[in-house]
Amino acid sequence: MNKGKINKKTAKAVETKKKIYESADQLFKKHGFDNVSVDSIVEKAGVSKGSFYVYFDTKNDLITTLIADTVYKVDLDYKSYLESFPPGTMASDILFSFVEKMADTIACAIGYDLMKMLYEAQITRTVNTEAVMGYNRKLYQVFSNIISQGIEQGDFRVDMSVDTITKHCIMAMRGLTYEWCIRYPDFDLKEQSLIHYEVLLNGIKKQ
Amino acid sequence: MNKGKINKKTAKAVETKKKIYESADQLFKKHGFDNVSVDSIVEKAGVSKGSFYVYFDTKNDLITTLIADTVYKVDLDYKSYLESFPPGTMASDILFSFVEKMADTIACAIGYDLMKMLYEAQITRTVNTEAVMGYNRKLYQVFSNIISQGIEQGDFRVDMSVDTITKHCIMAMRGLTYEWCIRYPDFDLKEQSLIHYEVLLNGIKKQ
DNA sequence: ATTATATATTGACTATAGTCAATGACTATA
DNA sequence: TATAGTCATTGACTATAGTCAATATATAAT
Repeated sequence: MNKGKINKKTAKAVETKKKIYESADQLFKKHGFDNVSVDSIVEKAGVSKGSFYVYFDTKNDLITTLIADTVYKVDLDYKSYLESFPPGTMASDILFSFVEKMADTIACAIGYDLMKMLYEAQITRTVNTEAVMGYNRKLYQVFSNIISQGIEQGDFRVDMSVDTITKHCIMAMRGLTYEWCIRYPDFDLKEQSLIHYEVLLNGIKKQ
Repeated sequence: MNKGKINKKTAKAVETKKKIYESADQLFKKHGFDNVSVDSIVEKAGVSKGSFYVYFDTKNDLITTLIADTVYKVDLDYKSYLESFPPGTMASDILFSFVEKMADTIACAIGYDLMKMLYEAQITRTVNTEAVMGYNRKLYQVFSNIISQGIEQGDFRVDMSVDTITKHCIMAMRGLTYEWCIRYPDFDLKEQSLIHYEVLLNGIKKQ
């Protein structure tokens, strides 16, 4: 049989996966991740439990798919945000605005529940979170551009590679986000991120 | 009835909890956290499942108790390590040694499995992890001492409070540890920690 | 000693994630 | 059209975390 062909059978399979995905999305938004069982998802979708596990390895897999989709959109948004700065803007200024933008996105646009699920999934490794933590994620490119610019402008130190600085900057944001999650709601992500990056930037700048 | 009185009844209760704790500890060390069920713990301990849930809120609670005990010992070790430096040692030198010490402790003495469980427990909040993340943890005091020393020596900036610098330094270590967990074994905790703190320290020092 | 009270213990029960052999539906081939 | 092969689908099943009303046992009060 031909592979990847679109026919009644494959179309139905795609439809089934879509039904599960969308039912889950609706239920999650309505009741929160912790209050939605796989049974309730498949019931709403009108399919069997077995089907669920054909299309998703685990419940977390489905959630992480939802997150990866969100992350993809977020990164596109980040990219266009970065491109909106006029050429010649100081990299350090861009970095601060960008950190603020990220903190807003994480805390408001994505929200605590989703971030918590993601950070849990990353640590338990019940599912592949390459789309979020992989070094090929668009975010690394976006950050890398800012750092390169800072070096070109003669503002940032040159004894560390762009790649290294980028990875450590993103790791710091991840650390801030983790701290935000474990201390929620007693941790102001934006405020603390700005303080933290002020120190970090200070350490990245030429003395 | 008197409260907190030691008698046959309370002694037996203490004994039961201890049996559960020790059976779990042995099984975890032998098979790893993920391969030990509550049923197997209570079977080994020779008590009922109901008893388990009298003494521990959840399975994670038991694990976190194990971790908190480890953390307590670790912090004592940190404290004595710090005190072993001769007076007058530069705070920045102490900080580097200390970061190296922490990385070693986390990666070797505690190990990936335990750290992973802890970081998962912190994020899921299925259990109280105050002993590890609370600002009254001894580690904060230990770090705080280093920072104070750096300020007194005129080496560290004075436009940030000791408390703020301390919290951000520990958050950075937590961020590094989280990154280590999610990228394990492809992330050298000690190496990356030293790079990261070099930048951070640079940002904390007076210009 | 008897009774009342407090509390330690139990194990059957529920809830829910995840499995898998069997079945059904569609497609390609002759 | 008949048949074989492929793949989507099913739902009963297992595994395991966590619950709770009932019971057993020790202690306090009379």
